[in-house]
Amino acid sequence: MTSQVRECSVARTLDLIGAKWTMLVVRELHLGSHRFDQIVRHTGAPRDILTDRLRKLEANGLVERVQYEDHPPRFEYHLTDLGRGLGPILTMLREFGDRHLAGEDGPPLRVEHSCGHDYQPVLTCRACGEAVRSADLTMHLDTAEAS
Amino acid sequence: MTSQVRECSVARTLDLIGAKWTMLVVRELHLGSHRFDQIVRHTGAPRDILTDRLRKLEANGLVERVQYEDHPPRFEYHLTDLGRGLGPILTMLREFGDRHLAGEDGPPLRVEHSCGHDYQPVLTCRACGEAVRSADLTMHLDTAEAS
DNA sequence: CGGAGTTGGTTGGATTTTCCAACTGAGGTA
DNA sequence: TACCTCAGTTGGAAAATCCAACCAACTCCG
Repeated sequence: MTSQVRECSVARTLDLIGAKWTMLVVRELHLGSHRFDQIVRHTGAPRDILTDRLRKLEANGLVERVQYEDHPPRFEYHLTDLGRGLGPILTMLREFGDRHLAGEDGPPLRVEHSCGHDYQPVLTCRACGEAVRSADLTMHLDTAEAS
Repeated sequence: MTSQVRECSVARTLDLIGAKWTMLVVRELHLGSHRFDQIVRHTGAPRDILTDRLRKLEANGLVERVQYEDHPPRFEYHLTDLGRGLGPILTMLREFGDRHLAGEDGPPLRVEHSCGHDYQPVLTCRACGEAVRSADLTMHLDTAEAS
């Protein structure tokens, strides 16, 4: 009996971004903070941990380390195309927080869509185009439900 | 100068679900595993850690502990309405994994929409209804960009 | 009746990770 | 010369995690 543990896409994604601080780093890169000290200040992450997270993000192809100065050599961090693909995850994290955990003075992070309005994300089904309510979804599992 | 750390909705959400194992537990509850031992088997989480995560999810109102047997007293865990609100986050974690980190034999986790097709999520803008590309988004920050 | 199995944990101790403050090095600025 | 910036690195304490074993209360089987 092979271990029963589900090796699904959720788990694989969390292997990349599930560690503490990682998603806050991704948020900062998304927001335009590309320098080590900026990220430290905006996230509060310990410097050594940040080094570790950036190295791992780079090793996994989500982030690029880019030299922006020669003397002394200095580097910035930028999301790759793959890393930008994390945007929707960030979006839904933000959406949940905005809806349920609003701070006193509203969300400090506003996002505007090119249509001119505040961006409030809605999940729709690619096939039918309808907005998706979780009640409309059915899960199909390979592994046996029981045991 | 107050700490510069961004206390945004992303950070607040991660405070609830950012710890290791937590999202896998939420995945299991979503998939219909409600019992302690099932969750252990399907996630691989250490039992003591799982106890901790379930207690915290309960304390934060995302999960309910429900007695399903009197003698001996036995309990199951169910998502609350608030906890079901994490569905879209799970969805986007899965989507990223499906797209970029596919396992050998395809995603073991299929989701079907009530329209009859496999559910492939698309983010749209509530205001204009269009599918959102990340290039169409503009971030507005309260905290100063510099420093 | 005795023994094994199920369920939902708890416990102790080793290991790993995190945290924090201080330090470094290469250069710029006053 | 003295101080500042930036991107880290280092050492050591503190916290979290992991693991295997244990436990309690019950059921089932023979």
